[in-house]
Amino acid sequence: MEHSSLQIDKIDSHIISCLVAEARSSFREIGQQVGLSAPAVKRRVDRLRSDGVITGFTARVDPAMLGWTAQAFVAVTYTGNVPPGRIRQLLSPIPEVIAAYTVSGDADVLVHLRAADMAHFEQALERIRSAAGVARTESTIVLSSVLDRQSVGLTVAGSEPAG
Amino acid sequence: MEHSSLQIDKIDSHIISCLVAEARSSFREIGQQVGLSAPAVKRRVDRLRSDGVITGFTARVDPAMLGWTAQAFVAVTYTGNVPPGRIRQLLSPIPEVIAAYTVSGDADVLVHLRAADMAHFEQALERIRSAAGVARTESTIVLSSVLDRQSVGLTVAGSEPAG
DNA sequence: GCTGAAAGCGTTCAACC
DNA sequence: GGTTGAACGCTTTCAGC
Repeated sequence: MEHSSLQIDKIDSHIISCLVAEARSSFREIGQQVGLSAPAVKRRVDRLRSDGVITGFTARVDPAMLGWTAQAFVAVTYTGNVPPGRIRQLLSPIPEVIAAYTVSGDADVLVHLRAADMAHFEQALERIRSAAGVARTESTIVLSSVLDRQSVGLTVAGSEPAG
Repeated sequence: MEHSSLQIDKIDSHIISCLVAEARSSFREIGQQVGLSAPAVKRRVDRLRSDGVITGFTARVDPAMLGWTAQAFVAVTYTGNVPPGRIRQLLSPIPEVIAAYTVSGDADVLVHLRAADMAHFEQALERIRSAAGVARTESTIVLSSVLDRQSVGLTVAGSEPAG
């Protein structure tokens, strides 16, 4: 895991902020904000993409607007050792799984689920529980989302985040 | 919470998928995929934005590449009743807080944190704990991210998600 | 609500500093 | 690394259906 050995300067960081805030901005528009010409911005963005710093551009969608009103975190405990690759294989086909993390503590994996409603959630939970090797699950139902900025706010560590 | 009383047809859904997958696509390009002209796509995207279905466009960034290698979920329990608005007020100024949810169960709030390293995480945790009314916190350290597709995969509930 | 055309921009690349 | 300039394609608006 030897990441971040790349050199990302202040201008790169500023460009990333612009794109995180508004991914469809033109290069010219970003250039005006960071003090560069459009081709210079494009060249930097191309480099940031090929280096894997920027992994893509996506539309933010309100899940509730699409009918996905339920949300939960499920701590899954497996019997014996289950490698991360196997966990991905088990959870990846389940569309209700938004994210999953291996974690410290009693459980092995923390799964972030989204569903249309509680009935749909129960169905997705059963699908997780039915996999071979699942010892137990503990669900924490989300009542409301208080804050959600995902990667927004991240800058190059050491420059500002400690604020 | 009376959402989703809007009419989102199959073409809207397809356009959303296109934009979630690749937010910088041209309207013309999307039009080719969904069988519409560029102006028709633009009109639909404008409508989806003003209806709040699409909340924005953002760049996906690899936090590890920016030096943010640590990640944790912190369950916070408050003494007495703390309304969601107050929780937002307390957590919003902390840049390490990626997301926060009010939850069922023992704790009141589940906080998703990102930090450069463990020392930085400890510092952010202390900032959360130092707020008035915090009775206790329980941290679950993320060892690795097994899956992360955020909103990717969401469609209109009832059409495909149960798959 | 869609299409088609036209004017104005944005993107992209080569050439150069 | 950066800029400029030109070709090409995209965006956006509006008339027409």
